[in-house]
Amino acid sequence: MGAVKTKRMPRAVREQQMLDAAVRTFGQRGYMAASMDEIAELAGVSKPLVYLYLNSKEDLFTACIRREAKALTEAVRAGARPGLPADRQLWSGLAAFFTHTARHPDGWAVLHLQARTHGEVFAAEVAAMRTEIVAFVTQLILEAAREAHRDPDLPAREVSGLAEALVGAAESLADWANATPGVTARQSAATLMNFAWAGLGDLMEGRHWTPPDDEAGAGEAQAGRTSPVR
Amino acid sequence: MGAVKTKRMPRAVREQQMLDAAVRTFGQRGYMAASMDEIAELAGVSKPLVYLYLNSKEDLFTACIRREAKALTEAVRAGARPGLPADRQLWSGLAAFFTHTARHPDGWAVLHLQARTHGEVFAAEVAAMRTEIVAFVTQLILEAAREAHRDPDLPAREVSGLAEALVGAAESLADWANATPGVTARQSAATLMNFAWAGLGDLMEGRHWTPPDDEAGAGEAQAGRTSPVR
Amino acid sequence: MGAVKTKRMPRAVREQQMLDAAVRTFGQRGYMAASMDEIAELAGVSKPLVYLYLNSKEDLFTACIRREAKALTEAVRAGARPGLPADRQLWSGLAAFFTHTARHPDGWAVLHLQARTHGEVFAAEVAAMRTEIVAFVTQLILEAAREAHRDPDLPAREVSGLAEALVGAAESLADWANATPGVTARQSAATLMNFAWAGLGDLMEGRHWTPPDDEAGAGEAQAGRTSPVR
Amino acid sequence: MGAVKTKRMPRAVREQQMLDAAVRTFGQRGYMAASMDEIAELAGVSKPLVYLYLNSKEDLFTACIRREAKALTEAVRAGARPGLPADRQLWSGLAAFFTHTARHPDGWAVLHLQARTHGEVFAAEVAAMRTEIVAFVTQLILEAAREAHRDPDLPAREVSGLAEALVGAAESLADWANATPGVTARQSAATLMNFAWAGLGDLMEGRHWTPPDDEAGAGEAQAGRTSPVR
DNA sequence: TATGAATGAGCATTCATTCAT
DNA sequence: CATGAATGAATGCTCATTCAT
Repeated sequence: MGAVKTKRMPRAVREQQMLDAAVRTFGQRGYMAASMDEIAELAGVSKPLVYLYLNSKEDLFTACIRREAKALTEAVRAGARPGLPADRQLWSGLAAFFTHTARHPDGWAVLHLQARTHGEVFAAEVAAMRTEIVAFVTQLILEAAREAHRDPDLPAREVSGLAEALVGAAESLADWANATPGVTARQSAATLMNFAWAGLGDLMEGRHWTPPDDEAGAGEAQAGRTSPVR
Repeated sequence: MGAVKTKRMPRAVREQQMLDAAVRTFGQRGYMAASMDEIAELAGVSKPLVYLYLNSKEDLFTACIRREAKALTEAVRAGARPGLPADRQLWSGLAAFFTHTARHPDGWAVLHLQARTHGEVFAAEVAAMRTEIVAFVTQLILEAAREAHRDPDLPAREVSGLAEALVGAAESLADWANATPGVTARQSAATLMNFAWAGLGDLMEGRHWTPPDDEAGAGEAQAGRTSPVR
Repeated sequence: MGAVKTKRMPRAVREQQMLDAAVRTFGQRGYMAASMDEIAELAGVSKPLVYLYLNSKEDLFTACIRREAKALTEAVRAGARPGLPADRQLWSGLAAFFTHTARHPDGWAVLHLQARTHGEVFAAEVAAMRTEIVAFVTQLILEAAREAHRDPDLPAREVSGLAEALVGAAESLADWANATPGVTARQSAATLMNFAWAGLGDLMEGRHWTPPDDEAGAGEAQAGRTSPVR
Repeated sequence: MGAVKTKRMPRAVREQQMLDAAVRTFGQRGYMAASMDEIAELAGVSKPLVYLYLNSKEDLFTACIRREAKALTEAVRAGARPGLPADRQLWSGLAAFFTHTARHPDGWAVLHLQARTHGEVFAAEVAAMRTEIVAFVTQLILEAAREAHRDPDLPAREVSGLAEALVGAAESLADWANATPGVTARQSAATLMNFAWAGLGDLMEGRHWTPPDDEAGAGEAQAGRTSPVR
């Protein structure tokens, strides 16, 4: 039993308890496998009350996504203290991100795993949050370049791609960190900063890498497939 | 209707048809939302036959995961031709990866989205594949460093972290590419190689980035949460 | 919102508001589909108050039936002014009936459709009213016959049957008039009086119709029925 | 338990059993109060089978309406043997009608009570049947007039009205007969024929009845109503 | 007098799974 | 080899009804 079964509390409080229970259940069981019964019981209330306050499973899930998305973005923004140099902001923002995802694994699962696998509506909700974060990171990168007296007008497209890759890597790392015991948020952040700053290039001689233009490349080994792939 | 309803075919063939139908259905609907009815119909067989050959929904899903995992790893290994220099191998391996995920979006969805969201058993199955790929990439990175005459005995832990980050970024990019029309596998591979080789470091002056040892860090703004996070 | 939400009104008034809302809701949605929530909202009060005043959904429905039955019988009795000759009384009674059912379609629906379809208890309530009206009509018929100097001691059973048929026809016509826009109460009453006075007999030569005593008659074509009918 | 629980029967048979059970349950409990559970049990099958064959409660109800409507119209048409004089046809048609409604009270309840009280869709289904019957009766009346050498081109509108009234009266009488034990179908038919042929006019002197043009008429005694009637 | 908070019980519907043929 | 027939067990959702204030 999750919350102590206290009777008669104001609606706002009960609603948060329900969202807590829902995030946890959705995060662990998945959207479909989570039953409203289980959520209600975990919240310490009866099912009709859940419906009275949150309307439907879909609405409940959406409410979870919104709450968790807001919490995550706020955590990241709060982590990246505006006063610092941009690279430090990036670092602390990432640290805050990993800290948050580690502290709220279910919330993170809801956002990163569940919301993306159960319908466009939910996916869109998360996509909005992601876009916001990518924009934020892009800005930080540009600022950092400026502070480093590097050419500020380098292709914006390029920078966006890097930001996209960085965020993607961060998300993957968050999953991996949550699945691997003993990895701290600072470690994750450091790994990612290292990768982003120096990358593999540092291990090699050349600074740049350019794709060869050869290629026929993608011969496919069709393991046992009998019908056209799609 | 997926496959043409032909009677009396050898078991192996029928089984592949079922797996085709299953991968497609699981990939598009999700594990739970996919019904055995739909899969059977898409495969052009009766439901009992699906059970006769594949036992249960769980087993069917596992079979899907295994087949798709095998196909993906083989595609990557086949892409990275052993004769080439390691960095070229990495490049072509990545290209093969993106090609494969683009050609088999449902298979990729099964592996990357569905299998990880519906129980430890399935997740473990995919984790095994991932571990294998990470190991492969790690090896390639080490080799590349050696070929570049760089210190080969740099901390193995570090290299693993980089490989992990690289693979994570690749996965994210594959999702993103599948969701964004007009992005080719080569483009994805190039973006990632660029990121990995030059990264942001190129935009800044300093080659390395080292975490500050300060702290204060991770203060959490607990937005409305009422119960302990877990 | 039906009634304006005014606070603190005497019980009797509140009760009537509730009954108004209930009749309307029951009439439109049907007994079962009508929810106490909807009724309470339409009445502009909270649900517990409805229960405080009317006890239960059943009691509320019964109260509706009683009020509407009383209103209808009173309307009919008031319509048939006692001073007039009996046929004129019959006519004006019918006119009053059709006027009332047209002005209170929900009340009529409650009485004629809903009350009869949801349990013996409610049906009995309406049956009582019907009996009263049939008796009233029987009396009028007898009186009319007397006034016409016709044999007053014709079989009472017979007259009852005619009254029954007359009332039944009136009920059907009320339904039909409510469902057909543009039909006035006077028209309905005229149609019925014509039917009752002249009927089809007028179209034929013979005044009387007597059933043949032959017959094996009712052979049943049991279309697809498999079990005994009851 | 309704049908003997025999396993494994062909679909068509099972479907009829289900319809039998459904008509009975709908007729007795009403559309909304009837539960699919009860119907399934009465049919001697499990609920999923009912859904497999009949799709939904709505579809099941519609199927009931259609089957019973067809059975009723066929019974009436079969009762009115085409060879006889029209008045005899009318008589025997009515007798068949009352016989059928008496033998299938639940089917009649479904058609006359339930279908008309639960949504336009169902009501429309029944309205179609009614229209057909009214047309049939209209035709019989015209034919009877012709056979009686009476003016055949009397206002068609008038005749339609009479047919409408006749059918309405028949419906009411069927209800009444079903609710009153000991009333035979022949009695009901005779009562109605008498009413239709001779009517009240026979009890009075005048053959015709014409409405007075007076008025004052529709004064309403508003018993306790507080809000505008609609 | 009046209500916000809360629930037990039930209902339509679906699904993975299994026989009997 | 292959399937039509059938079901146990949930699941999302609603509703009449009641406390505690």
